[in-house]
Amino acid sequence: MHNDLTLKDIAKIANVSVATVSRVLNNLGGYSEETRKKVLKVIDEYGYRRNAAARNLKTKKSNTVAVLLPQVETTYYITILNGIGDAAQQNGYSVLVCHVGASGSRTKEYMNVLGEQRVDGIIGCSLPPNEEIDSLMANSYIPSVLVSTLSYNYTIPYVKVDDYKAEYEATNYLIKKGHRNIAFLSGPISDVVAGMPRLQGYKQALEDNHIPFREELVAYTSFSFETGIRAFKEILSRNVDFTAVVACCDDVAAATLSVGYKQGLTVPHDFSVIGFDNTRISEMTVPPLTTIAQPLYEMGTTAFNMLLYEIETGVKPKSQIIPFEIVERQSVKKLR
Amino acid sequence: MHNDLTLKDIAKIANVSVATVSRVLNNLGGYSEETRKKVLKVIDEYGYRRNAAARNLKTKKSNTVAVLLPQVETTYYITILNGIGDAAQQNGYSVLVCHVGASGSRTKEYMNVLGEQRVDGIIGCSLPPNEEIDSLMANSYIPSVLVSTLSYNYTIPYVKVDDYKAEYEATNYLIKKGHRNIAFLSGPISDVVAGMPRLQGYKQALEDNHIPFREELVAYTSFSFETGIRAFKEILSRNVDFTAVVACCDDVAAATLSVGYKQGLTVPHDFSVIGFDNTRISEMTVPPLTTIAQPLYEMGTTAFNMLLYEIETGVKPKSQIIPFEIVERQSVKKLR
DNA sequence: GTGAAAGCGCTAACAT
DNA sequence: ATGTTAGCGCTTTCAC
Repeated sequence: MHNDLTLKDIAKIANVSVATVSRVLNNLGGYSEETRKKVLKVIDEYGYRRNAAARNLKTKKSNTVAVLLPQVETTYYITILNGIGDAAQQNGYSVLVCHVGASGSRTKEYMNVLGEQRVDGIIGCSLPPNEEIDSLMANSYIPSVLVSTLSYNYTIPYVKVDDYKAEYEATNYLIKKGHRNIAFLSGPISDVVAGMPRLQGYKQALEDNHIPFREELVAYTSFSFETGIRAFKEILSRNVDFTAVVACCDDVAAATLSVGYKQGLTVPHDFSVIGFDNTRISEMTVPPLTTIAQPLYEMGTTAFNMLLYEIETGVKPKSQIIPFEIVERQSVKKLR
Repeated sequence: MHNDLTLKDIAKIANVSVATVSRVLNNLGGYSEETRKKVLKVIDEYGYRRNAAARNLKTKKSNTVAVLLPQVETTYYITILNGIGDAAQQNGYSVLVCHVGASGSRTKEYMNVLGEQRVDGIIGCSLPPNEEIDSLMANSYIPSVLVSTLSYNYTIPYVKVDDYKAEYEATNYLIKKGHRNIAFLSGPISDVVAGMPRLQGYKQALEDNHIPFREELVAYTSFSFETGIRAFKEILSRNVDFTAVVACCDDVAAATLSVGYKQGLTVPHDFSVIGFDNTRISEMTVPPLTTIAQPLYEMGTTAFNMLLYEIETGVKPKSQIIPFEIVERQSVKKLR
């Protein structure tokens, strides 16, 4: 058992009042150097841990933020989470993680406990665009921000990359390398944040370069390796010519490598691929993937700082579009 | 603003005492069905969220557990975290994540806040074996368990695989496939949980099969892809013959694929590899990796349940050695 | 079956 | 510079 002295105990031992002990503990001033030393000495000798519950109750602040994560296994989320965690720790906040399920189905249950805990803020991390989740967050009266996703129906501030522009640039990059028959492994079109916009970016890049869009060069995935496999096989089965593929994420790009390999197609010799996200996997494949890099860690710290801003000032932060960049590795070949 | 009525408010509106409201809220019985309905109706109509801080203060329970994670980007940790999170949610617990840094250097700071928060328990997740961290946990008087690691100097219960046996079997598997010149990409020998034991398992398997151990066939990594690259290049540079390599983790196994590729060596044609962990990467490489599967998700749920047992009964749970299995994919060739 | 009241350990307003 | 005190919102013992 921990001894668990209270403020009162310390005060008694040090022969001062609880108010004084509280003052020195919180560096509020209004005490002599002498009493400060005395109090600190007692605490040091007898041991003392402040009681967060009592403090929270009184101050109506929990110094805790929650992060809502879909239950998906990619390094994507840990990198963001690392960023959030570091920023939180620097500012004296704790972070509660809530795995709301791949489709966010457990969000409602979690929102209840977050309400009871009086978390100071909520970060929704790359959640699937979903009217219900958004409304739950928006109506919780708890400061909230979104990372790597956004809400169309509610004004929840977000940090994200411009998905449309990113995929436009990815496609354009391939075109500049001499490719014209470019396949696209898309996310779900129903996904208004990373599905549709990226498809649109791809299409627009084609159009701006006077390359006709061809339906048979696109197939759909749900951003997973498995669905990537299926989608790429589908394209291959259509027997259309292509020299490059733009994939909606790194896992899907990796999938093209796998199915390509089984069919005797090697990258970038037989076709080129560009991924999206720059997750750890993109360095680890053979060949390593050229990809659109999202600054995941910074997105995490930025999200936390935006949230902190709202918590402290009460004013909703502005959303931020954060720059992406193309990191060139070895999955794209220049065509002459 | 949320209206935030208190128990007292509800009591007043419902014309009962706070005690009664508290009773119905906690299903304690001792009230008529009629009053129960009345109270619930008021709550439903006016809205009410219980205040966790007040409750925690009174009950001296936070219904929160903390997970200590090294700051490393592998799907390994998310899978365990998913398991912990699900088990926690099912039992009405929240989970706090603490990124203690790759070497655990931030553990001390975190232990302070966890003490103040009065978390009910702590799960140390695959932390580097480290006397200081262990002593911090053991002396915190907070129920603690370890996942995928253990402590030699303190009796903290753990859930893990038998690393020695697992690597013994991995090596043996290769031998049974006809390999005799087997390289080993080890973790640090200073790592007494996943470094030394795995090396020992490898050695013993060799010995039991009358294959002499050769120093020049082993190189050291710190379980990362990057150090895996370096270590495998080192082995290659020694110009010793080998037909297979056992890697201390999947990331290191993936590294052999990458350097092999650059040197024109393909797997499993030119050499075979077996990984460790069965993380997502093992399915995504070309070829996919044969590996030792740790049941990561179950290890997470088990860890939580062990912790819950100690929280509820006050008795330290027994440590558990959880079974691993070899999952065969395509990185190992049978030699005739 | 229901209520009154005492605290849990702290902060902060007020007094001195 | 320091102390007194009234709560924060809840649970729980004890009366009735």
